[in-house]
Amino acid sequence: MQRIATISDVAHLAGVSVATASKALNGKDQVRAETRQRVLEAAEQLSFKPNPAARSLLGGPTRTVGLLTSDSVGRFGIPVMLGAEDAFGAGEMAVLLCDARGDSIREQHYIRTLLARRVDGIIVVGESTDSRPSISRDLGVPVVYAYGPSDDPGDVSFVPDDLEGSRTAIKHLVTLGRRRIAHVTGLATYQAARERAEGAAAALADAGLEPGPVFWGQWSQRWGRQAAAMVLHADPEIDAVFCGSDQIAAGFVEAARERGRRIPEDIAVVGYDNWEVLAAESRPPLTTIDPNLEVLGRTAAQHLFAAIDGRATPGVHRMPVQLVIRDST
Amino acid sequence: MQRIATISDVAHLAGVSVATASKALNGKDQVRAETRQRVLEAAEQLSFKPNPAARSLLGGPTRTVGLLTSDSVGRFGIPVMLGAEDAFGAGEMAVLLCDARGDSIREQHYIRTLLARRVDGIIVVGESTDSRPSISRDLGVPVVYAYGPSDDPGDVSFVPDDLEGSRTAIKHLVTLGRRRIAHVTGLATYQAARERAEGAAAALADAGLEPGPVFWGQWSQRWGRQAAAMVLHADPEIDAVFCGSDQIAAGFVEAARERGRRIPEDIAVVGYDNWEVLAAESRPPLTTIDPNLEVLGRTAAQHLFAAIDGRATPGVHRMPVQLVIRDST
DNA sequence: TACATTTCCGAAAACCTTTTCAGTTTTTCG
DNA sequence: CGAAAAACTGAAAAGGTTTTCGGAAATGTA
Repeated sequence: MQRIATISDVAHLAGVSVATASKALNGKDQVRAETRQRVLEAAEQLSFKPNPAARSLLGGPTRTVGLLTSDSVGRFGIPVMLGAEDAFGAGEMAVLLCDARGDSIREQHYIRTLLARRVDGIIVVGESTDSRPSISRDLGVPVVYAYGPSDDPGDVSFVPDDLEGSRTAIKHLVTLGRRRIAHVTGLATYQAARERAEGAAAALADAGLEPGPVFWGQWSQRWGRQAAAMVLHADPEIDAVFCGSDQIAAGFVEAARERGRRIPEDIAVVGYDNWEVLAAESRPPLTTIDPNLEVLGRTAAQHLFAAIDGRATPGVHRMPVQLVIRDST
Repeated sequence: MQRIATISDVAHLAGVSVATASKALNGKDQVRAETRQRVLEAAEQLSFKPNPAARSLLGGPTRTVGLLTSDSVGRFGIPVMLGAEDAFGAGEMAVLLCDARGDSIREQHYIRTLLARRVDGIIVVGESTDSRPSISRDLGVPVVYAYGPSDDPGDVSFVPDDLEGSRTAIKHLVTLGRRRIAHVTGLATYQAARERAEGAAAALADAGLEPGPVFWGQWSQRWGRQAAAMVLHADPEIDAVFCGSDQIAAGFVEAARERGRRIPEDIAVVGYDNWEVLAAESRPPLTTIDPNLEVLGRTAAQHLFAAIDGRATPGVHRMPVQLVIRDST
């Protein structure tokens, strides 16, 4: 492996000065076309890449962004992260990964490290849709929040539109002719649970239907199974269930099937999250709401670009979600 | 937000020259203890952090490593990645994240980008334990492979010890008194499937038992269910099944239960991977082999450190895995 | 006191790129 | 052809840090 070429090697090979070489390579218009060509060829030949350290020393952008995640479990944060990385990586941005493990001391440490490295911006990925403390104040670089929004409405946040998602789910069930629709979901301490319940209630009202029973519990398959017993016992008229997550839905259909209910003939079931390993492998495969997390991450990254360019878009942006129809409805 | 402090600010505040300040901060022994103290206090007061760009411009290390993943699905690569990030982040290393999406063109592009940024080393995270083409040749920086080993035995690779893992699983079943043990696993094109089958066969031989039937299929719950029918039909004497993944095991126990078999009384089941959402939520919860992916990632990162220091440890290192006992055995 | 050592400090160079500004060459126009 | 304008080129500086090396101060020795 040979020494890495610098711009003066290029200039020398092309027979021009360093300054001219720089201008040629950066598309400045103070250099003759023919000279530029020579420089570009020399650069190609030496496979020259400018040293980012020297570049950023000049005070220009570092073309580096920080990706700060708090998602110890990884189910939601990671697709967002990959979507963001995708959007950045396609350009010439580099992504510095920091996993704070939900520890605010670590988070502070990472923020200082990122600032010391002069990142152009930071994207903060939450582990739930609950809002989190803002880190943007006095930071000096733009910040975008993905999945978990900032508690400061002046910040830029992107969250999946759970209200719309649950409306879509209920509408789908209503279209199929279901009239008595229960909702089984997770802990009410989660914003996601509250919003999904709220959206479901609103959609039922829109359709002129009575609000169905709502069962709050855990985000687990176990709770889905327990809830199945409760739901079937509580009201035999129920012909559809909207579940707050695919885990709950998977548990529900399993237990309901064991009790002799046919899915979807007797009871139609809609899940949430489109967690492939559960939704597609369940029996029957689950109709569910896909929160499009990669798109969300990618969008957040694009808006961070914009913010770096000074075109910030404050507020909490609700990103569209998608109904994925499988065999449970 | 105030201007970021430079070392000359620190030097000025401490009443010394820039050179002395640098030496004091970096623990060089050419500075009086009292002077050093003054400098350190000044640095603290200004919350000075050295500019990494300026530092690496000198040709020293950039304290940056690349993390190159090809794991589009994320099940295995991501814990490894987080483990690695953990080991790096605890020090003062920064991690540049690159997700090549299994595309070798993208991979090449990222490698060039990482080299241009003068990373001190690269860690390559595979998406399966199958070996992958080496990228180390003529790269100029050390590379460590995690999960998916390099095809060049001169490289440094870390993989979970599937041979030992499957031996452990079988030994566990034998200890419980099971004598007729089937193996249901994924596609034989996967190294993981082959090694797990091999380890299982060896352990059976060690225990003086006949080799049990082996069923090759997919890595899916569906295949686990199908296999249950085949296993139960093929040999009613079978009293235990070792599955090549938790997905398969989850499908197997579900289907076996439906056919009236009690787990673990009639048939004991061991899974593989300790994928919490499946293994812990299955009925009954699955005994399984945990490949300790975060530890693997952390270890790989530590060895990358060593390699950067010139103390490389070539070869494919098999990392210990762990038996997690739940209710299916 | 004179000299030799040791200890400590600071000036300056080096790392690589971009940008500014002044100087030089070429072109255009009368 | 001569002069003005335009086009092009290169020297130098800046950015923050580390390192080297020479010099100054303090200490030890004769």
